[in-house]
Amino acid sequence: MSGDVMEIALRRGFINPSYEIYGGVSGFYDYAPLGAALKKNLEDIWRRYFVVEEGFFEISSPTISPEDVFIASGHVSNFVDPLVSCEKCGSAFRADHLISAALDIKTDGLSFKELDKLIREHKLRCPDCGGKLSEVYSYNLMFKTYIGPGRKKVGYLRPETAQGMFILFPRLYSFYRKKLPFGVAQIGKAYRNEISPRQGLIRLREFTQAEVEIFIDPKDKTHPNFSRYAEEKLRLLPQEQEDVVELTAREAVERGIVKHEFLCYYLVHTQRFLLELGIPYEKLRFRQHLREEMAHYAADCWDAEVRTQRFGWIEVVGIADRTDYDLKAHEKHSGVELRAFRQFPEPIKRRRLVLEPKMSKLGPEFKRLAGKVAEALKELPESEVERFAEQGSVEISVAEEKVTITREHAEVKEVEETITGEKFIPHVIEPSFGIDRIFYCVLENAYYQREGKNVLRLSPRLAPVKAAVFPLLNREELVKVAREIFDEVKRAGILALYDASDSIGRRYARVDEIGVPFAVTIDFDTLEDETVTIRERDSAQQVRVPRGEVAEILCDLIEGKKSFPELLS
RNA sequence: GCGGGUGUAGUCUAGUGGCAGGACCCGAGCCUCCCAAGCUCGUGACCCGGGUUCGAAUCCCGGCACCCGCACCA
Repeated sequence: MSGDVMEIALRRGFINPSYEIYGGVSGFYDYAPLGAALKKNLEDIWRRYFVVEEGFFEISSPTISPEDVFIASGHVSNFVDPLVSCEKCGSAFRADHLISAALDIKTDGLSFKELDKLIREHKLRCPDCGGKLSEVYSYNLMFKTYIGPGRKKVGYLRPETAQGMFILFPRLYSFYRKKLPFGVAQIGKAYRNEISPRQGLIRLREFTQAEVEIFIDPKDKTHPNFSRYAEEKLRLLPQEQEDVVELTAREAVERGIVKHEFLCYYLVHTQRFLLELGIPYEKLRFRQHLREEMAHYAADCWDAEVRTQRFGWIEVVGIADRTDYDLKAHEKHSGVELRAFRQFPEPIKRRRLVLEPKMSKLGPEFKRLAGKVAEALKELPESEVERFAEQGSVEISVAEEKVTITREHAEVKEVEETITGEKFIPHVIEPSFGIDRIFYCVLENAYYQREGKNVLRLSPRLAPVKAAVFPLLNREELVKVAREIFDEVKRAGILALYDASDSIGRRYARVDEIGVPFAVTIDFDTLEDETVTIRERDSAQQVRVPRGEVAEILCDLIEGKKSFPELLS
């Protein structure tokens, strides 16, 4: 029963619907005490994989951006749905889809007014019931706000953390000492004003993303550490295919199923991360996006999907080759160069013809345009320069005006230049994680029942509470020692709970239900020989250890330096 | 956003117009020498707002939330 794990999550303080005392708002959840701790641990494990191990750094950018950012990224225009609803039956439709289906025309790029006009002109009716259709209205999934007083400066809550990293490219490029590839990571909140969020943590209006943007040279999509993962198996569901195929990373790339090593490296890396969280290999697959479902920026995209009992296959990670889409868009919109430099193995020497503008002529004749004319002349392709050399004139357009340039204005010169390299816009590989969804999958997979009792089989690293300290009985002499040990454990940095109420069995059951991996029990032997027992959650087995070493042993167990079976022998 | 269903303690639930009950959980105490034992006592709820009625958890209307289906999820 998968419902049970959500019941525990609610009852034991992992998550709860937000704003309950005011009736609740769908699409928002609080991480309650244990949930917040678990989420933090999950994020820390993510950091191990995608920041520390990869040699990347993490940044944190604002959640509110001026609209320029999302005009450039395409979210202002592409993140909008033109909707119409039927005034009779109430069904809502995408206006553009409805028109293109009914009239068999393309609706790409039409404005809302144009869509509206088409509906009126052709007297389109509701395809369901034939009722009258409302006006076309827009629905943008971004939350809009205003920056500062007044309504002049429009801002949006970011719908993804990615843009914050793209727009930092020049700074990051120099931070990484102008060498590609490099990656930058961010864990943070993102916001989408979903029309109707459902399914609890699976579709939230405010959610946590963990994203990495790796900037690479598009001419080299090999990965330096690919060989390390080449023989790892992946369950792949390629485009237009019904069934999962199991291939090694090497086979997937060699057969061209996954486009290149870089993408494939991150499929494997992502898989290793999800396995560490306790998600079983058989419940994992990578599904390639279909051409038509690919986001407006992506060249290739694979989703890591996890099979859940409650929701079926759900997407938890998207691993996309975003190409140069974003940097290109921001370069165009901002006017700031967002490029890297690629040095040639050997400098190229060559002679070539260039036009040298004569400013003394250009200035008086073209006045304000003169500067732009000169710039255009310098950038004229060599073939054009050659024609100019032959014909003595060329027509160029500057600031939407056509001007004719003759020998008076510019002189053809032959120069020898040494080209040491070239500039280019990097491509971006982006693994993007839905932390809330992964959180759900972790809980669902950790949950099982043992003799009718609930247990969360969370790894020590994930578990929100690492240890519990119990006196066997609620007796003064045991309580005193137990309290001392509890303090020692906490001072060692271990998040622990103390409990002396009810029977020892009940206390074990209580902590099993919230996934506490280890319980230290102080009994009457402790008073004799200064030893205590450590009980491991999953096996329910116990080992006796000197009380002075408890904190240290727990640390080793939690960090995985020692395993419990080792301790037993 | 549309249609259908549901909303009673922390959780699960009984209650179909007449004093809102139970189980588990939780708290205090007793008991208890290792896996949800027992006993005593205790805290705690009708989603919100309006209407009908002498009287509403119950009937009606509106809102909110959740579940299912449709649409949406670049």
